[in-house]
Amino acid sequence: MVSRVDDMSNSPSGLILAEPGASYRPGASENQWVEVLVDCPGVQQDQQQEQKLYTYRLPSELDVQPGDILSVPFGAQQIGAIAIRLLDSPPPDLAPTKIREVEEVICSGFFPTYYWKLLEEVAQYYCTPLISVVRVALPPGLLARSQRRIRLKPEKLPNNADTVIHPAASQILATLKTQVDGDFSWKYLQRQVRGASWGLKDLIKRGWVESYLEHPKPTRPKLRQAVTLVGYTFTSDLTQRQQEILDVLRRRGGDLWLTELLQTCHTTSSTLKKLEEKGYVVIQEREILRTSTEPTVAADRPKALTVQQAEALQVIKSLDRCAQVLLHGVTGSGKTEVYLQAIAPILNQGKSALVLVPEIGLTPQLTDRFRARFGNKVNVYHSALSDGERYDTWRQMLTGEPQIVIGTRSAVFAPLPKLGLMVLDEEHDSSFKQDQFAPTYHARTVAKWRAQIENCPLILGSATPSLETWVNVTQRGKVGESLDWNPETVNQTSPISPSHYLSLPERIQSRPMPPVEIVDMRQELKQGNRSIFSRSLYNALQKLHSQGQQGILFIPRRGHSTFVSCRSCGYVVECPNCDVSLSYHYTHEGATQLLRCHYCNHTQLHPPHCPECTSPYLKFFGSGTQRLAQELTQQFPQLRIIRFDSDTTQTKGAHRTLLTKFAHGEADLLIGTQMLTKGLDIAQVTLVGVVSADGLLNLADYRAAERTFQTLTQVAGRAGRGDDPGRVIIQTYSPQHPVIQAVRRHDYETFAQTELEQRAALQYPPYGHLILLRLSGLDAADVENTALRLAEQLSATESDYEILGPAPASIMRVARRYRWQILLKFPLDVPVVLPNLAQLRERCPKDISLTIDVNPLNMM
DNA sequence: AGCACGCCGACT
DNA sequence: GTCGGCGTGCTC
Repeated sequence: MVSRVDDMSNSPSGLILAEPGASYRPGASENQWVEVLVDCPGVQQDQQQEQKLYTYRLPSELDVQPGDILSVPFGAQQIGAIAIRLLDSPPPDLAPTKIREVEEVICSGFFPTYYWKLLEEVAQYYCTPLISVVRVALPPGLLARSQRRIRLKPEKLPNNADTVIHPAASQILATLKTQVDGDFSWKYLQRQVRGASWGLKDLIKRGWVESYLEHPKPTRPKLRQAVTLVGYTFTSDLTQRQQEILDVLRRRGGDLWLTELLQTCHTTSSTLKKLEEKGYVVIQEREILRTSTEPTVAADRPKALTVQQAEALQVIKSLDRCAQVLLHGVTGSGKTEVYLQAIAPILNQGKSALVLVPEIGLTPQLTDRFRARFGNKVNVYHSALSDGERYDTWRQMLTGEPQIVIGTRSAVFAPLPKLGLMVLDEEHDSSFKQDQFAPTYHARTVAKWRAQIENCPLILGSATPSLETWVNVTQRGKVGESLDWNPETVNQTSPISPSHYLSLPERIQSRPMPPVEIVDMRQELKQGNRSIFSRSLYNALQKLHSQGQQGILFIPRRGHSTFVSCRSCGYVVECPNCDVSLSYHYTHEGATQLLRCHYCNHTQLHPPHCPECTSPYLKFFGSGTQRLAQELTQQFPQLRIIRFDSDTTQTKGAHRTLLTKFAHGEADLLIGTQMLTKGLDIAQVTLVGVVSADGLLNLADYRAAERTFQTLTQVAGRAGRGDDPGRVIIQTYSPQHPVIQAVRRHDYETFAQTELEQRAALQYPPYGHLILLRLSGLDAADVENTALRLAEQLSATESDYEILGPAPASIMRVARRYRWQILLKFPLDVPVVLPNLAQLRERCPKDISLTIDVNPLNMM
């Protein structure tokens, strides 16, 4: 621990980071003002779509550079802000009295110029305010704001308080009393109590409660006092006690935490202060890192490579500037080993590497392999970390120490100063795209820009590459170079980065790809088999246990797969807030039966009778993981089953626990949803069963075929990774479907070719760009009318795009909001420019939200 | 986001 | 007539 800290002991903050040549001392009379970008949602763009900047005065004791994160007064509150540029005179059109002072510098000295370029590019391309991009790039809690809080004043409270006041007020009092300190955020109270503002006013007037603004407390470094031995020649001015302490300190390496030293020597801090005064030790605050404690893994050495791995590695190692590499390796071909060996020399050059993985792909298996190879040079960055852990990991990156950061989508913004290599593993995975909130960025697209800006190679790895990447790397001549590259901002000095296609067509140790058996469920039914298991799968499951092997059962879960319906009248229990049926959640025998909405999390009791016809025959249907698990226990009581889905993996570390159990052979069968398709490498798995492939195929989305191929191929790839050969059984009602056939033959190229022809014919990506405008609001007619009006306006402007819609979203109502969408389709050769964005927003009423998704993956 | 200012409906 | 709702707009 101490050595880790030593790395950062150069300055009190532990960080020395600045652009070369950047001055840290502003001139005495200049730069007394600073223009900042404030973190405030209401402050959008002005007419030119530029971000509005606010001017603040700099107190003389503050040292501020562009890019610093500040805290500034804004209206009645304190909010986070980013310094954009320094001014040596205040803006003439601004009354000097209006200018207020910067309160504090939260974090200084990072954000090199190239980093800003990246953020600006993202903001521009995804039609979103720069500050929203800054927000995803920073660890949470850095841009803090003040908060209105309400505190009970118990000493002022009469005994009969409840009897004399309004119900809202007494409800507030009751809530406040539930906590010992009687202190709540105002926002929380407003959500809890109806008519809260009314009640609060009364309570304040009576003096029973007070309302105050809590100062923002941004995440900060955790500091600890350390004692370091400095004088080695002991002279006679030391008492015996002091001498003893110095001896202990020296024996322990000359550097100890203050608390530790106090404990070991049973001394006091004043004694140590004396030693400091005499010049024998130095006591200073040092940053300690709140990094999560992962189990240590046994170190390993680089593995011998197959010929193909070695060839791929050779090419990657030869790259020293911006380049795009598609590492197309079948499942089990050893892509990870190539990453590991490609990264090793990067670290030796004193540079860092960034490894991006899908959200749920961040299973412990991959990080463990990196840790085994690179030890504590590996840092993990994702949203499951606590704010403190994320902040410290982020700060750790700024030191410039050569390291590997493994992270999910947002880690593409990891502030590694000397980036030597980026890897995007499972690059086809849709969790690299953010689609709920702005910026609706795709980490792969951002990674490409970053590779260009920082002039470093980018490896895209997958067994089932996205068609975008496939076309980009293998057919560049045909479709032009503009694909996915932002033509506005592409680096002029290296306009086209070279791309390489590297293929690993075979599994390591020449293990065969598992044979894929397609079972026609129509035939099963014809022959009288009504079970969810075909005879083939049934037999395979039977054998599984008798041969002591392990298997995986996969259900492509689609939202309403376990709906509750009345067998007498057909009534289906639906969510009161959304246009979907509620799902039945089985927890354990005898538990309260609950129904839950997958979209808004509305939860209610399972009604005993049908609300329509009072029939008691209200049963649940469908084949979710729960249903499958029950079915299995009935038919195969001897099989030990682990459910691996969003229900069972919610708690921290559940992924690891369940997978470890399975890997140790404590279960025979792992059953689950999409989660099973990613980065799961368990050698003993010999059987993979897909209960039904049809839910995937029949989605009304132009990407349905691509997603089906990827999912099925990935899950099939879990079989036969060890010494025992594997087999895959896919049950479907459409066995002749070209996608199913391509999966059976492990034939990516035919699939890609067929699918690309269709995309080209319709100018869908990768042969075109899409922009999806999503509208939502509480009033059905308002949303519809706004959508119609906006579409009309869009078609009236002269432009290159085609307008599809407006149409209601496939699930029109979610969380009480009605949703409509307009899709704009751009041909490849025109720049993707959304005209009059500001006008669009203007025409959109305030109570209707408009989000713009550039190149959406999820159309629902 | 919060807060102030300002316009309409239920009261002394 | 006023008190006080919350609808619109501003915050350097």
